[in-house]
Amino acid sequence: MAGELRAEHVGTRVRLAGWVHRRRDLGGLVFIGLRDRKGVVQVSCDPDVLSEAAMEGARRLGSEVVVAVEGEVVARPPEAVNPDMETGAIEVKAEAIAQLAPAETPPILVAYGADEELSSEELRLRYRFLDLRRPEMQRNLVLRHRIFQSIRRTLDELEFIDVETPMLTRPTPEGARDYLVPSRVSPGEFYALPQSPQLYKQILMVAGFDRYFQIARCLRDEDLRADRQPEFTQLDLEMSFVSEEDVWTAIETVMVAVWRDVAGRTVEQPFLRMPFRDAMERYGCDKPDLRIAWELRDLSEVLRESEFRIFRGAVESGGRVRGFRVPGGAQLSRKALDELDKVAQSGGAPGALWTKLSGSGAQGGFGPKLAEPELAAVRERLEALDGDLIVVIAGADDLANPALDALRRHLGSVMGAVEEGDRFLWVTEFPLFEREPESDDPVPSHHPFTGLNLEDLDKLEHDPLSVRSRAYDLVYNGSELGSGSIRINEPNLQRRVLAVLGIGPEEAQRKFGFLLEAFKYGAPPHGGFAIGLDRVVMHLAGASSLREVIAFPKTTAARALMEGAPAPMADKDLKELGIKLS
RNA sequence: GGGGCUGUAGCUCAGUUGGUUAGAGUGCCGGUCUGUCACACCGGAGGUCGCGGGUUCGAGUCCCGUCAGCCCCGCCA
Repeated sequence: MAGELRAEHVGTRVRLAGWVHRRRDLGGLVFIGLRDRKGVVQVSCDPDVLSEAAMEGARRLGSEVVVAVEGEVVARPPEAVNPDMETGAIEVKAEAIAQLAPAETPPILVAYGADEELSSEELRLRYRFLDLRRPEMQRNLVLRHRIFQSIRRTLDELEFIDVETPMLTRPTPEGARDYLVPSRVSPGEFYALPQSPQLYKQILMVAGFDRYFQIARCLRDEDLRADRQPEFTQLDLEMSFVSEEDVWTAIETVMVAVWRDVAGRTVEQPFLRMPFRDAMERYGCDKPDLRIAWELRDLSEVLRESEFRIFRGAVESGGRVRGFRVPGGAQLSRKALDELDKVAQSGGAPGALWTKLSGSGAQGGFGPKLAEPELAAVRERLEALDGDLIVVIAGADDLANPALDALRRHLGSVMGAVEEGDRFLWVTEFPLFEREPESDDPVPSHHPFTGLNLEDLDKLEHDPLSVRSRAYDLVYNGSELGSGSIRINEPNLQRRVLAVLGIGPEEAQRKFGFLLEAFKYGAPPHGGFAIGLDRVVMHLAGASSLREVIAFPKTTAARALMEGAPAPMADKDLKELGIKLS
């Protein structure tokens, strides 16, 4: 193909087909960049070779016209070699050029020059067929393909079976909002598009497929973000007769293979593991970015008697004072330090407290307000040195944690303290329940079928929030890639968990009766995992939005600009579905 | 549901304190050009200043509303 031609092909005759990338008309000679999936090659049109009419035709070839070229691969004259181009040593001497399809002047560029800005994302999505011709987008989608191939290859070797599950499913009351599909033959009733194959894969375990996987499309009707699309692709898997270690090993094997196959990077196995409780204590976050080495320390003990009201007050009212040291951070400008308040506020705290350390004590911020021994104790506790910045948040953990996490990430990036590398981490033992803010009732932190640590079994009814689950997340460089758990396979325990959630037998029957029924007939112990593959591709592509690695993504308002979805329906069509708009 | 940024030529952008004829680069059209590679040079066409309303003698510019795109909070078992 055009983009694959190299010096070794000199002398061969080729017939190429592709798109006109750019045309350079020198009056006599005409050069055409011919682009196909593999890249761009220069086609030279020389009046000594081509007829007058053929030259005239070549002059008129506009951008993105589809052409076929026949000719010989020749070495370029030494002074005309282009070292910036993969095919720059050679060119194709055209002997015949045929236009296969015309092209209007494209509304957005495909062939961007070095200093030209990309068109707006709105236009790129509107004219996605042109945007996807760009080599960067082609590269991203090829990368995606290779990742998927690597996953399938690895899981096949591990004897996982790929099973498809329905797209038209039963609406689920819990979790994200469902996308609904009206049933024509059952007016007034609806299918839901799957949020994930969760219940089906558990039933496949009961059905004896002890190693299942699927690269499954999942749909959730929630608001979008740069890293959240309404339809996304998960690697979903489930295994029977296993414990956490088996699931982790399987996922690690897949990830190590992907990183090796598509990026040529070596990732150490096993991945680091850290209980949820430790992650929150050391990083203030359940998905810490381990590329930043700094860890949080509790300073409450040394500051509980402090004259400085904010510290003493926080400890007296049951909160804590925690912080971390930023090596070399004393050099930060006043402006950079003022910004810390905003960062902390974005994390939910009233503001950030800081001080700079030097040989003569602490400058600025809270430092001068501390008694000498207190400052010394803080320094010692943080193992801080002269020239460091100390950043502290005082208050209740649920406000301080997000703020400390935001500050750690922000300062890590400002100070250039984010190390290179691939830091995978299993965060384990998530709480089984969290408190719903409005009602104070426990709600599942993962889903209601998540298994629990049997050491905490006796606390299930009287102290549910302290029960540790067997759920785990996979974190990569501070970003959550996926989550999973060992499930409950015992009907009695499942009933107890549902009861804590306020779901009685009747309601349970109505909502997930088919799963509970399946469990009556011999459910093996099982567990699994699901990984957001779009995010995996995004990380490996070095992209900052999922839209760069999905062929046809939706906008922030969940609209498809190219095809125009969603779209209104005619009354006649709605009537057939038994739907009346208000 | 809330907060922020953006919207001016096909595309990327500039546009001062509200002032008379809204600019640049690129693309497009025409011309010159035999080694270019974002070809170069000369000339030309191209505008519902997102849309609606208001203030004003006068609005791209100020105010209100609205639409669209992007980022974030809520939400995402």
